[in-house]
Amino acid sequence: MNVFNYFRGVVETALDELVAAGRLPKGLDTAKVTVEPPRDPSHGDLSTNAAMVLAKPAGLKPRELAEGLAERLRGAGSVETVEVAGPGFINLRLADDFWRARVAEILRAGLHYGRSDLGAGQKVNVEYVSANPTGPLTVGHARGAVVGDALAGLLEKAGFAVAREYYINDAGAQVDTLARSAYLRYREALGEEIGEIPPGMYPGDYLKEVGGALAERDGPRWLEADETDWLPVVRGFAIDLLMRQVKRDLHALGVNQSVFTSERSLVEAGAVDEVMRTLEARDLVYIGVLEPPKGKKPEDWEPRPQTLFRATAFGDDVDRPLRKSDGSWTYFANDMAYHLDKFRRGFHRQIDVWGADHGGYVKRMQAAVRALTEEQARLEIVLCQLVKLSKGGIEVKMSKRSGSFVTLRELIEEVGAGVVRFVMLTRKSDAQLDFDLEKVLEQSRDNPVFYVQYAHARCRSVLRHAAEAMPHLPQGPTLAQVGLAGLTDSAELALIKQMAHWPRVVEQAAFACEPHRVAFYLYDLASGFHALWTKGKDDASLRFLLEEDPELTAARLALVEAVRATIASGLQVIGVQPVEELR
RNA sequence: GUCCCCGUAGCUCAGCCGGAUAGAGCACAGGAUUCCUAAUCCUGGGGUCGCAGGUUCGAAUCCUGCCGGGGACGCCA
Repeated sequence: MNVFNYFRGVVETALDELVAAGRLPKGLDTAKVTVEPPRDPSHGDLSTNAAMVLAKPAGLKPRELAEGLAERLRGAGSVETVEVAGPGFINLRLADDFWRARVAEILRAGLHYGRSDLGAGQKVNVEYVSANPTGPLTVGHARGAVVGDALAGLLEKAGFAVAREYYINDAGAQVDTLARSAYLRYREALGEEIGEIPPGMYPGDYLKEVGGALAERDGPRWLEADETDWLPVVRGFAIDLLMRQVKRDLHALGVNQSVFTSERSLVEAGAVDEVMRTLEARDLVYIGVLEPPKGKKPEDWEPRPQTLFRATAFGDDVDRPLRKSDGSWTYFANDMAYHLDKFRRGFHRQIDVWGADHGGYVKRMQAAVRALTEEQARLEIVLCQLVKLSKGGIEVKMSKRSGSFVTLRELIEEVGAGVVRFVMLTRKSDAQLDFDLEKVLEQSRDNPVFYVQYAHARCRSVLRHAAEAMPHLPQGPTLAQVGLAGLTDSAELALIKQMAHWPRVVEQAAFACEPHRVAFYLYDLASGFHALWTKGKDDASLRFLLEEDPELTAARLALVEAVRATIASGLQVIGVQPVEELR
């Protein structure tokens, strides 16, 4: 149950009653009415702005409306007290039994706790990583991979039907360069002395494996061949091999996209031609000359007629080229085809996760989707800022040219997939993130991964001790049946209320496409649990395990298991495995 | 020149489809350990929410302008 949504319904009902009684006019728009937890807990459990929002359209004073509404709410189930405060807030305090019932509910739901039907099964496509298949994934790709995957998990939790996709950029000049670079390594593998890798080629050692594998499969047959003959073969071979490694590395991070769409096969299947026909039919393509870009001018700029998409008709700043001067399609034209393809597959809502350096392409791609789908599809874009890698406070320099970049695989081997995933979500995605290889392994409150995992491990520890010391007590799911009336301490109730926020966090984070909120919520929940734990140090009557009071102990075990389940539910959303103990 | 993102405590950052006295961690000062893991917890000081206007019953949050930092700007992907 989402407590806040539930009581919003209660407020709506009370408003309807006031309308029926002639104390409010009919047809009021209640869209802006909210029921939220007040920032200050002393104001109560729930707070609504209904009276302030509706006062003006109803022609009443806020306090006056609030009093009338409060009167109705006093009769509602589980409501203990109702107070009107400040400019017209209505603060509700709920019965302790209502909150205790949440514990049983959480235990029944287990890992599913927090699931929402906000999405109502609507199809959403989340596309992320989509790195060029020209080398291994690096730390730079890790953030997009985690943010995209966690967002997908979050939307699933919120009731959307999510598809996770990867767009393979296997067309264009970069993969030709890859082919030529791999061909050098192929000759090298067959005993040729290739010397320095020429500028403009990919220098990385990882291509030796590609060259070696090709030599093994095909032998020397391409040595004397023309480039036009060997290039497509080498290119296809290299892309296949590198994509296998990309998938392997993503798998190690717990990222497993179900659809991989090849740019090249889309183009070869004529998808771009279809885009052109669609645009031409709507008069959205023309031949024109663009203004030179202001600021930094390319040295070889010259005005030139081009095939342009009328992007300005859909909110972009300038019209965008679709064809290169050699007649081939621009990347943008191909990408339009891909997004149209997603629409054809039934995705009216699409989310792309991009690096912040692609920020300049947001408007044009959104314009393209609007144009191609006649406004039936919506494209949202989540931008991810850079990750600054350091070790013990000293920056780790990364340069692709010198080959001294840290690969995703190395990162996972060094700190573990769970740590990588959690830490990548400790900042909102459009803010720069510092990733310190030493700090993320530290066992202190300063390290959120540890802090949250420690809370989970502590819950497990209590439950293990209970099973040993008081084996006759219920364990696991049967805890949902125990009497909870013994949970009366303010810290216990506060923790339950915190857990009751989880369904709300899921909905709000999903609505905002901000998976980092899950990590922040888990940190807060862990903090609440650690606080309760230590309270039992000061006051022995608050300890979880009391051998002389099995009934109360059972209630507290239920609470501990609920905390554990909520943490596990949150970690599952962001794809992190909860730990049983810390060593 | 145009567009996008950012500017909140000494430091790192939450909070932003408007809501009551703006939060957390670190750092700093003090305190809690026969105990279910002190790997934790509690208390305290610390703020012109970049600046100036506007909308509103109410603005860190929305709008406009400016200042400062970053990024992008025809045939790279």
